[in-house]
Amino acid sequence: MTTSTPQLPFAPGPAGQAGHTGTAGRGLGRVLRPMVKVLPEHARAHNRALVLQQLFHSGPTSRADLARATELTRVTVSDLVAELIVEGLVAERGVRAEARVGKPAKLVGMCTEDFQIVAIDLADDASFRGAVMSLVGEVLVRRSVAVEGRTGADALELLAQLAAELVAAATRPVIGVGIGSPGVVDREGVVVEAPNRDWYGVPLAHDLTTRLGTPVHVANDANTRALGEYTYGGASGEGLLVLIVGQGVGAGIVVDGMLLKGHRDAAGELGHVTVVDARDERPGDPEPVVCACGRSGCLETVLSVPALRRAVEGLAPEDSDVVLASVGRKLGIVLAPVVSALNLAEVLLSGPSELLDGPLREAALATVRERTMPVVGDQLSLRMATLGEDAALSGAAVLVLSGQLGVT
Amino acid sequence: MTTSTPQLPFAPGPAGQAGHTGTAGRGLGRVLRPMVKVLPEHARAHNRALVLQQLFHSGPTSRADLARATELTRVTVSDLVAELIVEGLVAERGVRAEARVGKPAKLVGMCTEDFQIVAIDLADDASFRGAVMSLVGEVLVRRSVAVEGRTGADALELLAQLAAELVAAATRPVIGVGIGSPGVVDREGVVVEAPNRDWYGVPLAHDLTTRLGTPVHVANDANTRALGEYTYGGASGEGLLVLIVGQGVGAGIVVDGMLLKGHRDAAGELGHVTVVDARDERPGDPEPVVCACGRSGCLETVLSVPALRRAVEGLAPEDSDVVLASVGRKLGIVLAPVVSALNLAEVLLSGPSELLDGPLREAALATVRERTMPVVGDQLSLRMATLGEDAALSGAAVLVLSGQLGVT
DNA sequence: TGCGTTAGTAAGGAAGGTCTACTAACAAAC
DNA sequence: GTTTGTTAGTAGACCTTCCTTACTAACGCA
Repeated sequence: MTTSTPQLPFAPGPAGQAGHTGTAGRGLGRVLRPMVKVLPEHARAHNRALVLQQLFHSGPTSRADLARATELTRVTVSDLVAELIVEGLVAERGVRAEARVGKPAKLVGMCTEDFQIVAIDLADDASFRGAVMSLVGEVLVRRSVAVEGRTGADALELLAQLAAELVAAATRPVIGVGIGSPGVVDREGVVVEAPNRDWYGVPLAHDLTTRLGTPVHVANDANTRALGEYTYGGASGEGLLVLIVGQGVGAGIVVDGMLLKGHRDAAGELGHVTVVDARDERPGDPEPVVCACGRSGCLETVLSVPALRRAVEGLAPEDSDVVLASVGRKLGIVLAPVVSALNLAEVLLSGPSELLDGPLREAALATVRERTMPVVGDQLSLRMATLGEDAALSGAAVLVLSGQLGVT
Repeated sequence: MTTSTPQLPFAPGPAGQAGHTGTAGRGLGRVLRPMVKVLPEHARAHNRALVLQQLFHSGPTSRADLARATELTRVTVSDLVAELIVEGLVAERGVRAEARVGKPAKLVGMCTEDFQIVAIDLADDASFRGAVMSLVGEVLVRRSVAVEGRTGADALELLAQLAAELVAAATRPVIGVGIGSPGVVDREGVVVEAPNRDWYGVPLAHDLTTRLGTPVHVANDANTRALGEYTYGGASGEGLLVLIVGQGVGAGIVVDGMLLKGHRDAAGELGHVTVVDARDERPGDPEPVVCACGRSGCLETVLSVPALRRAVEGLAPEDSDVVLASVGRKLGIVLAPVVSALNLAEVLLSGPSELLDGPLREAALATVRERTMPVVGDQLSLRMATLGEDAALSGAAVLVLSGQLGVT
């Protein structure tokens, strides 16, 4: 590809899309993606993370294979690996078993046994659940504390204690602490608002980092769960929405390889979209339930776990199926525009499967398919999440892996 | 912030989120955002684009100010500027007028007059519209050709001729050609499918690049328009959806500073979401219109320009207002879940304002507000797009600026 | 006239990655 | 048993990129 007259530059290359803060354009138009300067040392950090990532996902590998996978030279890979070995993150793992031509390869592998992660899930109103986890996502130690109505600073103190206990309970150095919190959490780990805990503008990540002496990463709990499902749940496609059905309803969305945050960091708030229309009411219908948000007809008023349990309570299986299917249809109506707009490949339901994984799921899928164009709907998969209760913990661990090691 | 025992690394820094193709994880979990190696030269290209971007958006600036804005040193900026001057992209613009202490600053500015861009909009079924544009988005020469039913290779040939003519009509060297095409367009500029043109898997960007000898960038027309509105339309917020109402209905979405592509690159296909429910029908309602996609009740059957014109034809103003408001409500019902899920800040309507910018828009906004939680809906702005017919051309120009110069 | 301030450049150095060339260690063919 | 070809890993020279430090030029102000 040769260009004309004056030697015009090509596209900015791999580093062209980096950064997240900085220079705001004033004069002419606006900046699509704010940029930050990149130094050679940043490139180095990037390449180091690349090697580590390869090692993490593919297990022990020879330096030569790493070079082929990363497209760096063997020399550079050796250098990076040496650095990682000095840091204790990587170690030699003997020679490759298979007999091949040439000098036998010395495998190097990530020291997944030598470090641990602390993960905490604050989604439950009644208790804080935490765990010490291995780098590969296994839960090693569980611990939870009853909240007993604590809010504000008291709840913070309780959380800090739980985190400290878990860090102490770890049998290996802790890389970091990951926390999934309800409410709106910004990119810096500040809990902008979490009404249930009475937290407003709490710089959770920063405060706990200084208090624990260990890096702390915080994200919204639905996003955390989505991250867990995306990373460990065997999601196949590129566009993924994880719908969390619990006390309320929330969602985390991964599109184009990244977690959506949204303007004001409140992406995924699907619980308070209206689904029950006044005009839909038929004579004899139950009165529309008033939602916690003050309005009525919200998705949460029919799809949350309490609402579902109340709706099917004491009903015969057939009747309960009808009720669940009706809720599924409402869900489908809400999902259809989202699935279309984002061209999603998968929607996962996370919550009690005895309620969700039957007529409700089937009706929701059928409704989405009915209401979207075939090329969108037919390729959609709508199924149960695979990770259950520990999705949030896994996701919190991913937060740390990604934030501290650059491994995703 | 000191970390414990072994010297653990910090987050990967500015370059941590780069790249788009490469290594797929196999073993443990999956990669959130595939990474590519970064070399010093890529860092250089990035920093060069950073300087250029600053110059583009802020107009003529001194090297010292550029250094402050980019956080690079004066030395580095001088070096980069020298390179840009050699390439002819930047030139000295005399000294700064204001009298200040110290040595007077020599301003350097981008040579926005010395290069041009060719932009082409294929959205219209009947004709291909193109223009030679300045780097700041002004249309200098317009040219359009009637399609006259041509499809497939014939339509391609027509497009190539138009592009070549426009390149020839430019009075300055052409940086690149930007094209907004209907249908699904992937990241490489391949038109995956565009039924109206009978294009399937046409590598438009690549073919035209070789044919014209000038870099060609192609994107979906709705995305292109969204890009234009985002860059030149004075959009304020971070989450933006531009709804294009024309022969059909489509949308382009900018969230978290990037244009959404979606799994299969079909994000934004809102035209074929069902909005007219069978059970909504009242006695006397008109028969639901069968859509081009074969189903019925699609948004497109009520919101497209032909549908709207047909609906208000011959009606008294009051009656037509009622009809338009009714369509607006349907639009609001579709938008509410999308606005909530993505936490959008703005929705822009692009199309004939005599139809859209009245009861329709007002009803849509009111409906979205009714059906979303206050924190989402109250901050939403739903207004007319400002760029009109030329939005697609502007967006195509942005495609080129971004692709060739790294300027957005 | 002298002093402090600001703009821009020159020279040297540190860090990163590549290329080329080398050694080590093996399988398979002779 | 030796030779040949292949693969793994390392050493050294080189290029690029940016930084730091030190300098000159040009101004306002006292």
